[in-house]
Amino acid sequence: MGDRAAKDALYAEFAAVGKALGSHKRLEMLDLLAQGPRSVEALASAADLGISTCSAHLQTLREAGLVETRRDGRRIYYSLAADDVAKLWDNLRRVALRHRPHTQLARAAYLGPDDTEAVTTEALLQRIHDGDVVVVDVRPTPEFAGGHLPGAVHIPVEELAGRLAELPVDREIIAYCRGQYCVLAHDAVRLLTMRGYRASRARDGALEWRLSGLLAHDGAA
Amino acid sequence: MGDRAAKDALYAEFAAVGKALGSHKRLEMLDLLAQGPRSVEALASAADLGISTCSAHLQTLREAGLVETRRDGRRIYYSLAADDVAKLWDNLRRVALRHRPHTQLARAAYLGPDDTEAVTTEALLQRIHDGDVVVVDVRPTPEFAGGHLPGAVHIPVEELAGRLAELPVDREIIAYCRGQYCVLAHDAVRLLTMRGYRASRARDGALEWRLSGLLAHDGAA
DNA sequence: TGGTCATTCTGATGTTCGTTGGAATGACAT
DNA sequence: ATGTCATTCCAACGAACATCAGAATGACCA
Repeated sequence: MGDRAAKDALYAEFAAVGKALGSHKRLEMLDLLAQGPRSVEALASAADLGISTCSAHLQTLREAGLVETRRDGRRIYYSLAADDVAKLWDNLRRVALRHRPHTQLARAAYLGPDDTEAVTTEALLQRIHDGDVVVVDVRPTPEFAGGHLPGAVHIPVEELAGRLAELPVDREIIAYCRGQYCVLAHDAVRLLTMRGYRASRARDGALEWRLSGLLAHDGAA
Repeated sequence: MGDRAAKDALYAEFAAVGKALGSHKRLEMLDLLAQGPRSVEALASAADLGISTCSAHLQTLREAGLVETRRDGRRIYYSLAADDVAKLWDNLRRVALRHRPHTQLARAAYLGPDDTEAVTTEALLQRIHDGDVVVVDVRPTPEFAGGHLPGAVHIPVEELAGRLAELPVDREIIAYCRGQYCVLAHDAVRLLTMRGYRASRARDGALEWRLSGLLAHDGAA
């Protein structure tokens, strides 16, 4: 014990996890999986990958211990191995954003100008408690079903334009989505503001809240 | 905004950090740097690397935003960019150990059989408060100077055999080192036990305690 | 039992990465 | 200025990786 070969072997084990985090496509898949289980095909189309490439990436993630599989009928569903993987992913993004100026630029380019002030989770909970806001979850239906903020109204972004009547004009609307790096809430707030609603965006989202146990389930997982 | 190219660019930014974590040598260097600044030469010999290879790895880490440089005389000292990098490293190890059986085996092979029960930080603090233990920091001198547990006695492992007289036979001795994956405290406890002392090992170490603000400094950083 | 379909495996190709010795840089000291 | 010394840059090699189309697998279902 204590010898070089054993030390290299141990660190190579840690590096196997690091390597799995070293591809933008794998990270994108990880981020999707943080919202709930997905089939290979669903992941491939969401991440803009060929089926076999996607499968290969999933093998890498599986060997790294980051994801698990479950068979349902003739489909195989991948999901995160545990919440600590989501935490690791969150951690990675935090470090990248904090220490890499390029990352901040890329974030702005993807999410659009940060015109509306984002509402912190602390402030959001306070205002829900005070009852002066309507909270809207703008993610796709299966993700909402997989866990959402108690009391949130569910309107997927694609349906938002057609369901504006469901929202009050006189109260402030706070939209949230997958997390800090998801476009959905940004898009929703832009749309709502344009139509004359008072809307703002939650800074955090499902990923962050799952890690702090703030999400409620709908029965079916 | 919201288009594929921008999304790819953002995730490529995150992946740049992941890639930096995808080499066992870089992780080893990161672990050393978590204990304090080091010159290129020091890192190269500690990690068993050629100078130019080591320098290349350091460039990778620097571009990923994980480390920073400081010039002192004709030497360049590298150090972690911030504590959140150490946290990320800690997180990575936790995930690897939890989800990869191979990693657990490699850990056992490197650290040796886990014969002595490790003392948790909570229990350690309690027993320090009760005053019934002697705490020994067995890391090299510069690392001790860079921060250590208040009240700890400092005896580097290499000097331990020759300085046994400084330790009491009638009280329990608890040794700690860099962290959960460091051999030093394991070695120290084996030596002490063999010589008839009552000794055990702290489960955590400097890395973990730095993250929770438990370390005291010596004046000179 | 044989067909179907989602997924994985197999090569093959272009790209990136790790490692190396030796040359270039650039701060310091005389 | 000139020499010294730590570090970085350079060029080149082999190894590992991402991607893709197509073949193989193997669980489901009629």
